[in-house]
Amino acid sequence: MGATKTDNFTQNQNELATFAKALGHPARVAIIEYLMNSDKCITGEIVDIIPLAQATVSQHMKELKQAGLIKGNVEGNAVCYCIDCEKWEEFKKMLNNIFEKLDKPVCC
Amino acid sequence: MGATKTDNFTQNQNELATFAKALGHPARVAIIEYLMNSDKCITGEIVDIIPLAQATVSQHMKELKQAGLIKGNVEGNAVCYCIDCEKWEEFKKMLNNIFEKLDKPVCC
DNA sequence: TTGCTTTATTGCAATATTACGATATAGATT
DNA sequence: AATCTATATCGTAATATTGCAATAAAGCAA
Repeated sequence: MGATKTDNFTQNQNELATFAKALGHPARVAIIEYLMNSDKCITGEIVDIIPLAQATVSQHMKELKQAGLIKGNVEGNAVCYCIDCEKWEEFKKMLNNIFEKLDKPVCC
Repeated sequence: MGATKTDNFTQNQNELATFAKALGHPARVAIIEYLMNSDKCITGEIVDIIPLAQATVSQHMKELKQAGLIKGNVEGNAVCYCIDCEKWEEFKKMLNNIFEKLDKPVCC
């Protein structure tokens, strides 16, 4: 097939998978790291930072935006991209629910 | 193309992306949740839990194993799968490095 | 208006992923 | 040995992802 059977899973599982999938590419990790480290919103600098063609970077931005991990405000000529902190808090919470279990003594 | 250009990114970025990608499917999220919640290693129960064909589940297990998130020990007839805690700690650390930045005041 | 800059979109090719039935393999059971 | 049980693998089909060049769109500057 090729299409994920999302119907069979909980909304939570699907949402966590969506976040994780969006982060599942080194270019997108790099973009997120860059956005997290900058204290201002960033536009075309990302194209200079990521060693991929502009069209490819734009596509990665789109995927991050669709997953909800970043926001993009049009600002005159350019677009101001930034972290969507609320979504990241949600992501963090979901992952912490999983990480919690690691503290249990039984870990084979 | 279709193949990710891993050469262009740091080892850290690639590793985080690999972990995230492995978690980027609801079935694999469900498998991890199940393994995290059980106090014993699990074998074929996963096939009963996940609403997908046995072959498909086996494939997902393989991907989780390849990413390093789970371990599988052959135990007689069956295979005992379990969380690879060390890898998960590594995953957790990498994500916390990113989550840390969320506390900064500037978040547009 | 004409061109420049920035970003998005389109079209395309290569490769990867998802899913399943059928089959293989390997240990357990009778 | 014959059979059952549990997993893995193979083959195949459908769809998704990655990447780029070329082009479009939208605002800015001259």
